[in-house]
Amino acid sequence: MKSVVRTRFAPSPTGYLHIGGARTALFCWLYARRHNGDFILRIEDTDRERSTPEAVQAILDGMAWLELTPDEGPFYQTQRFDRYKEVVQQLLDAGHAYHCYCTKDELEAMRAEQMARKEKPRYDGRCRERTEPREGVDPVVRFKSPQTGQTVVDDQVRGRVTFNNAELDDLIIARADGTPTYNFTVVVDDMDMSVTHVIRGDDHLNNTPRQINIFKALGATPPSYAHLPMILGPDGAKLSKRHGAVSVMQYREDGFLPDAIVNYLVRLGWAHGDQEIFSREEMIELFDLVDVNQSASAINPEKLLWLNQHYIKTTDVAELAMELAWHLDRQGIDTIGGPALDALVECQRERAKTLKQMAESSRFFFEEPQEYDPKAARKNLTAEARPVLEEVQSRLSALPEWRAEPIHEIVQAIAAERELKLGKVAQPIRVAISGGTVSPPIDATLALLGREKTLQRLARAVEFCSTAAPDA
RNA sequence: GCUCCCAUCGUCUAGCGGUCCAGGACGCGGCCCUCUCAAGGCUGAAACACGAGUUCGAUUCUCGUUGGGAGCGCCA
Repeated sequence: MKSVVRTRFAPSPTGYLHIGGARTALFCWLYARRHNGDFILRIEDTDRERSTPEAVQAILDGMAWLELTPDEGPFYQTQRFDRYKEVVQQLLDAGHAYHCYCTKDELEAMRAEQMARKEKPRYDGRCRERTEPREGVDPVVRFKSPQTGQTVVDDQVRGRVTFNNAELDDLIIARADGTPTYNFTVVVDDMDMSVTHVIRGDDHLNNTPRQINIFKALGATPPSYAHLPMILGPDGAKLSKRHGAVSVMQYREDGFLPDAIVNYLVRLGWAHGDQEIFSREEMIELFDLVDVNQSASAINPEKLLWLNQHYIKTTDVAELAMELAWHLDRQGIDTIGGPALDALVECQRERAKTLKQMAESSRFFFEEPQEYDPKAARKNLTAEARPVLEEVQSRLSALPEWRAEPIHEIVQAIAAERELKLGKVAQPIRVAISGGTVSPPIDATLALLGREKTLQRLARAVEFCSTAAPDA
């Protein structure tokens, strides 16, 4: 009998999928893939106040974009309320749970007292032995947690962590309105869904002994646990909306490739020797929980940018062209009549850290620049540049074949004949064509732009040169 | 306050008692290449938090200190 690995990612839909959640999902997905197991997506939406359908969609979108496809799910906890009720009753019948009639005010007072005594605030179990209901109070159901002994978590990344049961109190498993709570639904679901490995953020480590005890009360075997260290913002502070906790989809807006994000994320808290670049296949083959770090790690935006650039340089052109089209469209650039996107990508891929940037710096291929960058014009579109541009114009218009190579030859010949450095010829052309001082190599740029537009823009620049004030 | 977790260059990390005056990557500096911007090549600066042990020998093991973090809800 082979044991099948089953992992799950269980976000609560109270906001978008952020980078920390994405990393957790990635590790769950990798572990399942690595062991030919199943990766389950479960939406923990028992808090009906804060859960929204928009957030559910955002999580689904984020995972789809990163290509972290679940094998099962999404399952929704709100659709399993009958099952939870059944298990609550089972626990009640077995004497593992009881009704508690304490009011919120009473509980608050109790906590305040404990804090004053410098004790850890916890429920003291005062309703454990109560047999009579209390008038006018809808009871909650509490789990009867063991009061002596220890609970051991054999964590796959933390090692053995021991908790004294005396530290654990009787947690609420069903609210006064009958709805179940987190620590309980997690256990029922992990049990029902035969989850074998719970891989999650280490903010859950302290919950684990409680969950293990519920498993035991249910007569079930707890899964194996792995608690991942947190991800911090670039400044080393906790991830928050202000820092880098932006939605995964925001990274798409910003011009990142999903492969770059995934590669970046896999190296946050995990390493395989000195290797930095991992294809999905490689990470699946190499990933293991024993190689996961125990300490939190900060996001490094520069390194992410570097990885993104790497993927821009190496990803299949057609794929990049599609993503570039998306960004061009976002920036309101009409690509009709412009150069082929494949060729454009080929030309721009070595000088863009993001696709958003690439789209921005490619605008001039589709639209004539509104005006020249003043500084660039002052330096390059001078009276001295005018005859040069005129010659470029006339020789280019006579060029039989509009390709980069002959264009390059002409530019070079003009520079040589006039005893000018190449830059003295290329740079004025660049400003004439792009409006600024930055573009791909001038021959490739002109080839891509096409003869008609090139000559048009050169003519306009020649005119500009004659009106230009003499260099002061 | 109590419980739990963590600690190697600025950042991500390698290291699983000697191979480490600590290796790689991002970023940063310098040089080369160069029609701009890049890309690329070479190169430089940069870390074992501190203190006790254990050991012939600790970055690696133990304890403590300090410093971070998480949890302590009828949130998840």
